[in-house]
Amino acid sequence: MTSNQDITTEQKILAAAEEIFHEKGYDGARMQEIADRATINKGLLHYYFKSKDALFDTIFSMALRRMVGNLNSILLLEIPLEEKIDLMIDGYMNMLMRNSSLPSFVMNELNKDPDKFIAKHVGGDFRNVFESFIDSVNKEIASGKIRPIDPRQLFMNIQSMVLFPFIGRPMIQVIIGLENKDYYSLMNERRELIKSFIRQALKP
Amino acid sequence: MTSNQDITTEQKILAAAEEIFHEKGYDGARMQEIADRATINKGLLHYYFKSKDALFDTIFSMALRRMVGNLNSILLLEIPLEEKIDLMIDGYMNMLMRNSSLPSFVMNELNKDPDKFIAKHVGGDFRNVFESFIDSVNKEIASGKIRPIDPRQLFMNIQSMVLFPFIGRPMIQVIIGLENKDYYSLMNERRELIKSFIRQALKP
DNA sequence: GTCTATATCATGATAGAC
DNA sequence: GTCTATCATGATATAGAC
Repeated sequence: MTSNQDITTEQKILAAAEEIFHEKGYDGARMQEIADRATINKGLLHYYFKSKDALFDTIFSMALRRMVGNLNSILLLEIPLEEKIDLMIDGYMNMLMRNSSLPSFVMNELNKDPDKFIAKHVGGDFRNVFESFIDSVNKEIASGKIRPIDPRQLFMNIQSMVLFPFIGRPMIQVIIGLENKDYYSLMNERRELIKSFIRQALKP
Repeated sequence: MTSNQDITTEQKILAAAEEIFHEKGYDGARMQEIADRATINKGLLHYYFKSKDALFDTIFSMALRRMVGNLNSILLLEIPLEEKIDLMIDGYMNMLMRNSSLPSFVMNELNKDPDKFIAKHVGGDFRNVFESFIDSVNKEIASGKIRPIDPRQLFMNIQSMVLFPFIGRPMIQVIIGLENKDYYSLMNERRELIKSFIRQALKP
Protein backbone atom coordinates (compact mmCIF):
# COMPACT_ATOMS: atom_id res chain seq x y z
CA MET A 1 0.00 0.00 0.00
CA THR A 2 1.09 3.53 -0.64
CA SER A 3 0.36 6.55 1.50
CA ASN A 4 -0.31 10.04 0.20
CA GLN A 5 3.26 10.95 0.93
CA ASP A 6 4.50 8.14 -1.32
CA ILE A 7 2.41 9.22 -4.23
CA THR A 8 3.74 12.72 -3.99
CA THR A 9 7.33 11.56 -3.98
CA GLU A 10 6.79 9.19 -6.85
CA GLN A 11 5.12 11.96 -8.81
CA LYS A 12 8.05 14.23 -8.09
CA ILE A 13 10.44 11.56 -9.32
CA LEU A 14 8.47 10.90 -12.48
CA ALA A 15 8.22 14.59 -13.28
CA ALA A 16 11.94 15.08 -12.75
CA ALA A 17 12.88 11.95 -14.68
CA GLU A 18 10.68 12.99 -17.56
CA GLU A 19 12.40 16.34 -17.81
CA ILE A 20 15.91 14.95 -17.65
CA PHE A 21 15.32 12.00 -19.96
CA HIS A 22 13.55 14.14 -22.53
CA GLU A 23 16.37 16.67 -22.40
CA LYS A 24 19.37 14.35 -22.47
CA GLY A 25 18.12 10.95 -23.54
CA TYR A 26 18.79 7.70 -21.75
CA ASP A 27 22.56 7.74 -22.17
CA GLY A 28 22.99 11.37 -21.23
CA ALA A 29 20.74 11.30 -18.19
CA ARG A 30 22.24 10.88 -14.72
CA MET A 31 20.42 9.41 -11.76
CA GLN A 32 22.07 12.04 -9.58
CA GLU A 33 20.64 14.83 -11.70
CA ILE A 34 17.17 13.33 -11.59
CA ALA A 35 17.38 13.10 -7.81
CA ASP A 36 18.53 16.71 -7.61
CA ARG A 37 15.74 17.89 -9.87
CA ALA A 38 13.23 16.05 -7.69
CA THR A 39 14.95 17.45 -4.59
CA ILE A 40 15.32 14.03 -3.06
CA ASN A 41 18.22 11.79 -2.25
CA LYS A 42 19.77 9.52 -4.82
CA GLY A 43 19.24 6.47 -2.62
CA LEU A 44 15.54 7.18 -2.52
CA LEU A 45 15.43 7.01 -6.27
CA HIS A 46 16.48 3.39 -6.16
CA TYR A 47 13.92 2.72 -3.48
CA TYR A 48 11.12 3.72 -5.84
CA PHE A 49 12.69 2.38 -9.03
CA LYS A 50 15.07 -0.55 -8.86
CA SER A 51 17.25 0.63 -11.70
CA LYS A 52 17.79 3.39 -14.22
CA ASP A 53 16.35 1.03 -16.80
CA ALA A 54 13.15 0.56 -14.85
CA LEU A 55 12.71 4.29 -14.42
CA PHE A 56 13.41 4.92 -18.07
CA ASP A 57 10.95 2.28 -19.20
CA THR A 58 8.21 4.01 -17.28
CA ILE A 59 9.02 7.37 -18.82
CA PHE A 60 9.40 5.97 -22.30
CA SER A 61 6.09 4.13 -22.16
CA MET A 62 4.34 7.32 -21.12
CA ALA A 63 6.01 9.13 -24.01
CA LEU A 64 5.01 6.49 -26.53
CA ARG A 65 1.42 6.54 -25.40
CA ARG A 66 1.26 10.30 -25.70
CA MET A 67 2.88 10.04 -29.10
CA VAL A 68 0.66 7.49 -30.81
CA GLY A 69 -2.19 7.02 -28.36
CA ASN A 70 -4.62 9.31 -30.09
CA LEU A 71 -3.63 8.13 -33.54
CA ASN A 72 -5.29 4.73 -33.16
CA SER A 73 -8.66 6.08 -32.24
CA ILE A 74 -8.64 8.80 -34.89
CA LEU A 75 -7.62 6.51 -37.73
CA LEU A 76 -10.45 4.11 -36.92
CA LEU A 77 -13.21 6.72 -36.98
CA GLU A 78 -15.81 6.34 -39.70
CA ILE A 79 -15.56 9.89 -41.02
CA PRO A 80 -14.54 11.50 -44.32
CA LEU A 81 -10.84 11.59 -45.10
CA GLU A 82 -10.57 15.34 -44.86
CA GLU A 83 -11.97 15.35 -41.33
CA LYS A 84 -9.74 12.49 -40.37
CA ILE A 85 -6.67 14.36 -41.51
CA ASP A 86 -7.73 17.54 -39.75
CA LEU A 87 -8.28 15.59 -36.54
CA MET A 88 -4.82 14.04 -36.80
CA ILE A 89 -3.22 17.43 -37.27
CA ASP A 90 -5.17 19.07 -34.46
CA GLY A 91 -4.51 16.17 -32.13
CA TYR A 92 -0.79 16.25 -32.74
CA MET A 93 -0.51 20.01 -32.63
CA ASN A 94 -2.36 20.37 -29.36
CA MET A 95 -0.13 17.79 -27.79
CA LEU A 96 3.08 19.12 -29.30
CA MET A 97 2.57 22.71 -28.24
CA ARG A 98 2.69 21.42 -24.67
CA ASN A 99 5.30 18.68 -25.19
CA SER A 100 7.65 20.10 -27.74
CA SER A 101 10.58 17.88 -26.82
CA LEU A 102 8.60 14.67 -27.11
CA PRO A 103 9.19 13.79 -30.78
CA SER A 104 12.92 14.29 -30.58
CA PHE A 105 13.14 12.12 -27.48
CA VAL A 106 10.98 9.30 -28.79
CA MET A 107 12.47 9.23 -32.27
CA ASN A 108 16.01 9.24 -31.02
CA GLU A 109 15.50 6.39 -28.59
CA LEU A 110 13.69 4.40 -31.24
CA ASN A 111 16.50 4.91 -33.69
CA LYS A 112 19.05 3.64 -31.22
CA ASP A 113 16.93 0.54 -30.61
CA PRO A 114 14.18 0.15 -33.22
CA ASP A 115 12.73 -2.96 -31.57
CA LYS A 116 11.78 -0.92 -28.53
CA PHE A 117 8.61 0.18 -30.29
CA ILE A 118 7.38 -3.27 -31.05
CA ALA A 119 8.44 -4.64 -27.70
CA LYS A 120 6.79 -2.03 -25.53
CA HIS A 121 3.80 -1.19 -27.61
CA VAL A 122 0.78 -3.09 -28.75
CA GLY A 123 2.67 -4.45 -31.71
CA GLY A 124 0.11 -6.13 -33.95
CA ASP A 125 -2.69 -3.67 -33.52
CA PHE A 126 -1.55 -1.21 -36.15
CA ARG A 127 -2.17 -3.36 -39.18
CA ASN A 128 -5.94 -2.99 -39.02
CA VAL A 129 -5.71 0.62 -37.95
CA PHE A 130 -3.68 1.69 -40.93
CA GLU A 131 -5.80 -0.41 -43.28
CA SER A 132 -8.65 1.83 -42.27
CA PHE A 133 -6.69 4.89 -43.37
CA ILE A 134 -5.77 3.26 -46.67
CA ASP A 135 -9.42 2.52 -47.31
CA SER A 136 -10.37 6.11 -46.60
CA VAL A 137 -7.85 7.40 -49.10
CA ASN A 138 -8.68 4.91 -51.81
CA LYS A 139 -12.37 5.58 -51.47
CA GLU A 140 -11.80 9.29 -52.07
CA ILE A 141 -9.58 8.57 -55.04
CA ALA A 142 -12.15 6.21 -56.55
CA SER A 143 -14.90 8.77 -56.22
CA GLY A 144 -12.68 11.40 -57.80
CA LYS A 145 -12.67 13.65 -54.78
CA ILE A 146 -8.89 13.68 -54.55
CA ARG A 147 -6.16 12.97 -57.05
CA PRO A 148 -4.42 9.57 -56.92
CA ILE A 149 -1.71 9.20 -54.30
CA ASP A 150 -0.07 6.35 -52.42
CA PRO A 151 -1.79 6.43 -49.01
CA ARG A 152 1.47 5.59 -47.29
CA GLN A 153 3.16 8.60 -48.84
CA LEU A 154 0.28 10.83 -47.87
CA PHE A 155 0.50 9.56 -44.32
CA MET A 156 4.24 10.24 -44.28
CA ASN A 157 3.67 13.76 -45.54
CA ILE A 158 1.23 14.52 -42.75
CA GLN A 159 3.42 13.07 -40.05
CA SER A 160 6.45 14.85 -41.46
CA MET A 161 4.98 18.32 -41.67
CA VAL A 162 3.54 18.08 -38.19
CA LEU A 163 6.39 16.43 -36.33
CA PHE A 164 9.56 17.60 -38.00
CA PRO A 165 9.44 21.28 -37.01
CA PHE A 166 9.61 20.12 -33.40
CA ILE A 167 12.62 17.91 -34.09
CA GLY A 168 14.57 20.13 -36.44
CA ARG A 169 13.86 23.32 -34.60
CA PRO A 170 17.46 24.27 -33.79
CA MET A 171 18.52 23.92 -37.42
CA ILE A 172 15.44 25.56 -38.91
CA GLN A 173 15.62 28.42 -36.48
CA VAL A 174 19.16 29.28 -37.50
CA ILE A 175 18.52 28.90 -41.21
CA ILE A 176 15.45 31.07 -41.36
CA GLY A 177 16.78 33.33 -38.61
CA LEU A 178 14.20 33.29 -35.84
CA GLU A 179 13.94 34.00 -32.11
CA ASN A 180 12.25 31.58 -29.75
CA LYS A 181 9.08 33.60 -29.43
CA ASP A 182 8.70 33.96 -33.18
CA TYR A 183 9.11 30.25 -33.62
CA TYR A 184 6.27 29.63 -31.23
CA SER A 185 3.88 31.85 -33.14
CA LEU A 186 4.99 30.30 -36.40
CA MET A 187 4.03 26.90 -34.99
CA ASN A 188 0.65 28.28 -34.05
CA GLU A 189 -0.02 29.47 -37.57
CA ARG A 190 1.20 26.15 -38.84
CA ARG A 191 -1.81 24.16 -37.78
CA GLU A 192 -4.13 25.71 -40.38
CA LEU A 193 -1.39 26.08 -42.94
CA ILE A 194 -0.71 22.35 -43.05
CA LYS A 195 -4.39 21.58 -43.41
CA SER A 196 -4.84 23.87 -46.40
CA PHE A 197 -1.50 22.82 -47.91
CA ILE A 198 -2.60 19.20 -47.91
CA ARG A 199 -6.11 19.97 -49.10
CA GLN A 200 -4.67 21.92 -51.99
CA ALA A 201 -2.19 19.20 -52.88
CA LEU A 202 -4.93 16.57 -52.98
CA LYS A 203 -7.31 18.62 -55.09
CA PRO A 204 -8.03 16.69 -58.31
CA MET B 1 54.15 15.51 -41.56
CA THR B 2 52.14 12.33 -41.94
CA SER B 3 53.18 9.19 -43.78
CA ASN B 4 50.88 7.04 -45.85
CA GLN B 5 50.51 4.67 -42.94
CA ASP B 6 49.25 7.50 -40.73
CA ILE B 7 46.60 8.57 -43.14
CA THR B 8 45.27 5.07 -43.40
CA THR B 9 44.98 4.74 -39.64
CA GLU B 10 43.36 8.10 -39.25
CA GLN B 11 40.90 7.25 -41.98
CA LYS B 12 40.11 3.99 -40.27
CA ILE B 13 39.48 5.84 -37.02
CA LEU B 14 37.28 8.42 -38.63
CA ALA B 15 35.24 5.81 -40.45
CA ALA B 16 34.76 3.81 -37.28
CA ALA B 17 33.98 6.86 -35.17
CA GLU B 18 31.45 8.03 -37.70
CA GLU B 19 29.62 4.72 -37.57
CA ILE B 20 29.54 4.51 -33.80
CA PHE B 21 28.67 8.15 -33.17
CA HIS B 22 25.92 8.10 -35.78
CA GLU B 23 24.51 4.91 -34.30
CA LYS B 24 24.66 5.76 -30.60
CA GLY B 25 25.22 9.49 -30.32
CA TYR B 26 27.90 11.18 -28.27
CA ASP B 27 26.72 9.92 -24.90
CA GLY B 28 26.14 6.36 -26.00
CA ALA B 29 29.40 5.97 -27.91
CA ARG B 30 32.39 4.30 -26.25
CA MET B 31 36.00 4.96 -27.15
CA GLN B 32 36.65 1.25 -26.70
CA GLU B 33 34.02 0.35 -29.25
CA ILE B 34 35.38 2.84 -31.74
CA ALA B 35 38.84 1.36 -31.31
CA ASP B 36 37.47 -2.14 -31.79
CA ARG B 37 35.56 -1.13 -34.90
CA ALA B 38 38.73 0.40 -36.32
CA THR B 39 40.67 -2.71 -35.25
CA ILE B 40 43.25 -0.65 -33.43
CA ASN B 41 44.20 -0.19 -29.81
CA LYS B 42 42.38 2.18 -27.54
CA GLY B 43 45.59 3.99 -26.66
CA LEU B 44 46.18 4.73 -30.31
CA LEU B 45 42.88 6.48 -30.48
CA HIS B 46 44.10 9.05 -28.00
CA TYR B 47 47.30 9.42 -29.93
CA TYR B 48 45.39 10.62 -32.98
CA PHE B 49 42.67 12.49 -31.12
CA LYS B 50 43.39 13.99 -27.73
CA SER B 51 39.95 13.36 -26.34
CA LYS B 52 36.54 11.94 -27.09
CA ASP B 53 35.35 15.51 -27.48
CA ALA B 54 37.94 16.28 -30.11
CA LEU B 55 37.06 13.17 -32.07
CA PHE B 56 33.39 13.92 -31.83
CA ASP B 57 33.84 17.49 -32.97
CA THR B 58 35.53 16.27 -36.12
CA ILE B 59 32.71 13.83 -36.87
CA PHE B 60 30.00 16.32 -36.05
CA SER B 61 31.49 19.00 -38.27
CA MET B 62 31.62 16.57 -41.15
CA ALA B 63 28.00 15.68 -40.53
CA LEU B 64 26.89 19.31 -40.40
CA ARG B 65 28.65 20.11 -43.63
CA ARG B 66 27.03 17.17 -45.38
CA MET B 67 23.71 18.23 -43.93
CA VAL B 68 23.57 21.89 -44.90
CA GLY B 69 26.57 22.28 -47.19
CA ASN B 70 24.66 22.03 -50.45
CA LEU B 71 21.79 24.09 -49.17
CA ASN B 72 23.73 27.34 -49.21
CA SER B 73 24.78 27.09 -52.81
CA ILE B 74 21.36 25.96 -54.06
CA LEU B 75 19.43 28.67 -52.27
CA LEU B 76 21.64 31.36 -53.76
CA LEU B 77 21.20 30.24 -57.38
CA GLU B 78 19.43 32.68 -59.68
CA ILE B 79 16.88 30.21 -61.03
CA PRO B 80 13.08 29.89 -60.90
CA LEU B 81 11.56 28.78 -57.62
CA GLU B 82 10.35 25.47 -58.94
CA GLU B 83 13.81 24.50 -60.10
CA LYS B 84 15.27 25.62 -56.82
CA ILE B 85 12.90 23.41 -54.88
CA ASP B 86 13.55 20.44 -57.13
CA LEU B 87 17.29 20.89 -56.67
CA MET B 88 16.90 20.99 -52.90
CA ILE B 89 14.88 17.80 -52.90
CA ASP B 90 17.23 15.99 -55.24
CA GLY B 91 20.27 17.16 -53.34
CA TYR B 92 18.91 15.97 -50.04
CA MET B 93 17.54 12.71 -51.35
CA ASN B 94 20.78 11.72 -53.07
CA MET B 95 22.68 12.36 -49.89
CA LEU B 96 20.15 10.70 -47.60
CA MET B 97 19.88 7.48 -49.55
CA ARG B 98 23.54 6.98 -48.76
CA ASN B 99 23.55 8.51 -45.27
CA SER B 100 20.22 7.53 -43.82
CA SER B 101 21.27 7.91 -40.19
CA LEU B 102 22.60 11.42 -40.65
CA PRO B 103 19.48 13.50 -39.88
CA SER B 104 18.70 11.62 -36.71
CA PHE B 105 22.25 12.02 -35.49
CA VAL B 106 22.56 15.71 -36.28
CA MET B 107 19.12 16.69 -35.04
CA ASN B 108 19.50 14.84 -31.79
CA GLU B 109 22.86 16.35 -30.96
CA LEU B 110 21.58 19.80 -31.85
CA ASN B 111 18.57 19.36 -29.61
CA LYS B 112 20.74 18.43 -26.68
CA ASP B 113 22.86 21.52 -27.26
CA PRO B 114 21.23 23.98 -29.67
CA ASP B 115 24.17 26.37 -29.59
CA LYS B 116 26.36 23.76 -31.21
CA PHE B 117 25.04 24.75 -34.61
CA ILE B 118 25.90 28.40 -34.29
CA ALA B 119 29.21 27.72 -32.60
CA LYS B 120 30.58 25.24 -35.12
CA HIS B 121 29.04 26.53 -38.28
CA VAL B 122 29.37 29.72 -40.23
CA GLY B 123 26.77 31.38 -38.06
CA GLY B 124 25.85 34.65 -39.72
CA ASP B 125 25.94 33.49 -43.30
CA PHE B 126 22.43 32.15 -43.43
CA ARG B 127 20.60 35.43 -43.19
CA ASN B 128 21.40 36.46 -46.75
CA VAL B 129 21.01 32.94 -48.05
CA PHE B 130 17.50 32.56 -46.78
CA GLU B 131 16.58 36.06 -47.89
CA SER B 132 17.27 34.84 -51.39
CA PHE B 133 14.74 32.06 -50.95
CA ILE B 134 12.15 34.45 -49.56
CA ASP B 135 12.61 36.69 -52.57
CA SER B 136 12.12 33.77 -54.94
CA VAL B 137 8.86 32.82 -53.29
CA ASN B 138 7.50 36.35 -53.07
CA LYS B 139 8.35 37.01 -56.69
CA GLU B 140 6.31 34.01 -57.78
CA ILE B 141 3.43 35.03 -55.58
CA ALA B 142 3.46 38.57 -56.94
CA SER B 143 3.40 37.32 -60.52
CA GLY B 144 0.52 35.00 -59.67
CA LYS B 145 2.42 31.85 -60.52
CA ILE B 146 1.82 30.33 -57.09
CA ARG B 147 -0.75 30.97 -54.41
CA PRO B 148 0.25 33.08 -51.41
CA ILE B 149 2.18 31.28 -48.70
CA ASP B 150 4.59 32.22 -45.92
CA PRO B 151 8.01 31.34 -47.39
CA ARG B 152 9.19 30.11 -44.01
CA GLN B 153 6.32 27.66 -43.82
CA LEU B 154 6.99 26.47 -47.34
CA PHE B 155 10.63 25.93 -46.47
CA MET B 156 9.63 23.97 -43.36
CA ASN B 157 7.31 21.80 -45.42
CA ILE B 158 10.05 20.89 -47.84
CA GLN B 159 12.57 20.13 -45.14
CA SER B 160 10.00 18.14 -43.21
CA MET B 161 8.84 15.91 -46.02
CA VAL B 162 12.38 15.15 -47.09
CA LEU B 163 14.07 14.68 -43.73
CA PHE B 164 11.46 13.25 -41.42
CA PRO B 165 11.04 9.84 -43.05
CA PHE B 166 14.70 9.20 -42.27
CA ILE B 167 14.24 10.21 -38.64
CA GLY B 168 10.87 8.67 -37.90
CA ARG B 169 11.52 5.50 -39.84
CA PRO B 170 11.14 3.03 -36.93
CA MET B 171 7.76 4.48 -35.97
CA ILE B 172 6.47 4.89 -39.50
CA GLN B 173 7.57 1.43 -40.47
CA VAL B 174 5.58 -0.16 -37.66
CA ILE B 175 2.49 1.97 -38.21
CA ILE B 176 2.20 1.36 -41.93
CA GLY B 177 3.59 -2.17 -41.59
CA LEU B 178 6.65 -2.36 -43.80
CA GLU B 179 9.80 -4.43 -44.18
CA ASN B 180 13.19 -2.81 -44.57
CA LYS B 181 13.41 -3.44 -48.31
CA ASP B 182 9.96 -2.03 -48.96
CA TYR B 183 10.86 1.10 -47.03
CA TYR B 184 13.85 1.64 -49.24
CA SER B 185 11.81 1.50 -52.43
CA LEU B 186 9.20 3.77 -50.87
CA MET B 187 11.94 6.34 -50.27
CA ASN B 188 12.98 6.03 -53.88
CA GLU B 189 9.49 6.80 -55.13
CA ARG B 190 9.30 9.63 -52.65
CA ARG B 191 11.62 11.94 -54.50
CA GLU B 192 9.21 12.62 -57.35
CA LEU B 193 6.17 12.38 -55.12
CA ILE B 194 7.31 15.26 -52.94
CA LYS B 195 8.03 17.41 -55.95
CA SER B 196 4.59 16.96 -57.44
CA PHE B 197 2.91 17.22 -54.04
CA ILE B 198 4.46 20.62 -53.50
CA ARG B 199 3.87 21.78 -57.04
CA GLN B 200 0.21 20.87 -56.68
CA ALA B 201 -0.10 22.57 -53.31
CA LEU B 202 1.36 25.80 -54.68
CA LYS B 203 -0.81 25.89 -57.79
CA PRO B 204 -2.83 29.14 -57.75
C1' DG C 1 53.27 4.62 -34.46
C1' DT C 2 51.51 1.05 -31.78
C1' DC C 3 50.67 -1.55 -27.73
C1' DT C 4 50.16 -2.62 -22.40
C1' DA C 5 49.38 -1.10 -18.03
C1' DT C 6 47.56 2.01 -14.94
C1' DA C 7 45.73 6.35 -12.90
C1' DT C 8 41.66 8.80 -12.09
C1' DC C 9 37.19 9.68 -11.78
C1' DA C 10 32.08 9.22 -12.35
C1' DT C 11 28.19 6.39 -12.19
C1' DG C 12 24.68 2.96 -10.98
C1' DA C 13 23.55 0.38 -7.28
C1' DT C 14 23.49 -1.54 -2.42
C1' DA C 15 23.75 -1.67 2.83
C1' DG C 16 22.47 0.04 6.81
C1' DA C 17 21.37 3.84 10.32
C1' DC C 18 17.54 6.63 11.55
C1' DG D 1 10.33 6.37 3.75
C1' DT D 2 14.41 8.88 3.79
C1' DC D 3 19.18 9.72 4.23
C1' DT D 4 24.46 8.70 4.52
C1' DA D 5 27.98 6.10 3.40
C1' DT D 6 30.25 2.80 0.42
C1' DC D 7 30.96 -0.72 -3.22
C1' DA D 8 31.86 -2.19 -7.81
C1' DT D 9 32.29 -1.21 -12.30
C1' DG D 10 33.29 0.91 -16.42
C1' DA D 11 35.01 4.91 -18.96
C1' DT D 12 38.34 8.50 -20.33
C1' DA D 13 42.79 9.57 -20.36
C1' DT D 14 47.87 9.12 -19.53
C1' DA D 15 52.64 6.96 -18.97
C1' DG D 16 55.84 4.37 -20.69
C1' DA D 17 57.82 0.11 -23.07
C1' DC D 18 58.67 -1.44 -27.63
